[in-house]
Amino acid sequence: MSENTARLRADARRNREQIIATAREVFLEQGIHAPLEEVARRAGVGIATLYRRFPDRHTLVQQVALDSLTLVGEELAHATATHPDAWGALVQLIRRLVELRLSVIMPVLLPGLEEDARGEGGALKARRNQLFEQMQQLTRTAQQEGQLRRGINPIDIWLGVIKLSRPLPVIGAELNGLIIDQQLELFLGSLHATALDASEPLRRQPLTLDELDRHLKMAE
Amino acid sequence: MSENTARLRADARRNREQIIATAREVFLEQGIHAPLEEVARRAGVGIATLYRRFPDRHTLVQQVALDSLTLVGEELAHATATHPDAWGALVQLIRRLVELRLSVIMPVLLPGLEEDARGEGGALKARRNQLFEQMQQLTRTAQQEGQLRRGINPIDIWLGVIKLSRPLPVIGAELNGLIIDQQLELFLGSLHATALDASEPLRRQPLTLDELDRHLKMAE
DNA sequence: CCTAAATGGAGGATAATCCTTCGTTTGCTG
DNA sequence: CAGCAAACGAAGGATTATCCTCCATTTAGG
Repeated sequence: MSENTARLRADARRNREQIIATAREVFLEQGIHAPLEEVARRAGVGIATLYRRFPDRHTLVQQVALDSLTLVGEELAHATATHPDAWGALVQLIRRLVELRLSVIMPVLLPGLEEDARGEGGALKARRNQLFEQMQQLTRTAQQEGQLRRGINPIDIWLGVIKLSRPLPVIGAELNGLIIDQQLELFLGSLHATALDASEPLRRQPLTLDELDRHLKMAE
Repeated sequence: MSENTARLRADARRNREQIIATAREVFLEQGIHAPLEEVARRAGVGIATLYRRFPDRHTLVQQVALDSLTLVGEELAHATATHPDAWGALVQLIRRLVELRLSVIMPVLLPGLEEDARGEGGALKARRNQLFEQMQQLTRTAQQEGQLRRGINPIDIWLGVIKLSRPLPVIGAELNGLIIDQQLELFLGSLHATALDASEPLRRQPLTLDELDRHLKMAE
C-alpha cells in the first residue's frame, strides 16, 4: 500500500491525504458510520475519488487510524524533545492529544486489530504497541521523578484522553471545547502526585450554570 | 401531562414506564437518533403503542429526561440519608449515577431546555435547577469537611459523570464497563482533597494491554 | 502536445426508518 | 361476568438516507 501511495500522481496523493484528514474530523464528530459523501464533500473532492482510493469504509477507517497513530508518535517525540522532565513532556503530550482530538478513532481502531494482524502484516498493531512502549517509558520516568502518581499506566492515560476528547452529541463544538478544557484540568490533577489539599483550589475559571445555558441558547 | 398519566389504564401505564426505561438504555447506547422500533421491541411493546404514547421522538426524549432527573433526585436523597458525611454521600452518589448510566441523556436534555421553558411551564429546567442547588449544598459541605477539593462545583461533577458514563462505540458493553470502572477511580481521585503523593498508588487493579486485546477479540 | 491517470457528479439500487391503518385483545366498571 | 371503551401489535406503504458505479471531462507530467 505504501508503495502504491508513492506512485500516485501528485494531485492524487494530495487528495488522498486531504480525505484522510477530513475523515478523521468527520469520524470524530459523527462516528465511523458517518456518510462518506460528507467526508468527500468537506474534503473538496468528488465521491468517486474517495471510493477509488478507499474501496470500502473499512479501508478508510484503517488508514485514518494508521495516520493518527503516526501523528501521535510525532507529538510524543516532539514533547520529549522540548521538555527536560518526563512529567512536563507527558502533560504537553496529553494537552496536545486532546487538542487535536486525535484519540477518537482509537476505539474504532481497536476491533480492527485482529484482522489487521492477518491482513497487512499487523502494521497497525505493531505501531500501537511501539507507541505504548514509548509511553510506558515516559510514565515510568515521570513516576521516578515523583511527579506522576503511582499506579497509573499508559492505558489509563490513553483511555482518559479518548473519553475527554469525545464530544458530547447535540451540543455544539464550542461548548464541547469549553467542557473538554474544564475536564482536562481535572484529569491532569488526578494524574499528578504532588500533594494537594483543600486549601489549594484548582487553577481555572469554573463553568457556571448560566454560562452553560447561554451557550445552549446560542447553539439553538 | 401528569394528570393524563394518572388516568391511563393500568397496562398502559406499565407500558409507558417500560418504554421510558428502555428508551433510556437505548439512547445511552446509540444516541437519541436510535430507531424507535428498537426501543419498542426491547420494551416488549408494539411500535404503535410507542407512537400512541409519544407522538414524536422529541416528546419521548423529553420524558426520558424528566424521568432521569427524578431518578437522580432520588439517588441524591438516598445517598445523603445513608451517609453522615457529605463526602461519603457524594462519592456514593457519583458511583451510583455512573452505575445507572443516568447522565447520558443529559446533554440531549439541555438543548430542549429553552422550549421546555415555554412549552410545559419549564418543568424540566426547574427540576434541573433544583437538583443543582441540592448538589451545591452537598459539595459545599464536603469542602467544609476538607474532603472535596476546592474549586470544584456541581457542574464539574455532572459533566465528569456524563463523560465517564458515555460508552465508547464499537467495543462491547463489557469492556466499556471495565473502562468506566477504571476511569471512575481516577475521577474520584481528582476530586479528593486529601494529600496524595507518589508513594501512595491508586488502589485498583490496572488494565493491561493484553487484557484489552482479549476483550476485543471476544467481542469480535 | 499527447496520453494515461485522475476527476466529479448524476442517478439507480438498496436499506433503514418512519408512522399509519386496522383487526384483535384486554382491563375495568357496572 | 358481561360488554364496551381503551389499548394493543404487526404489517406494510411512504419517505428518506446512503451506497457506489458509470462515463464524459479535465489535468498532470513526460
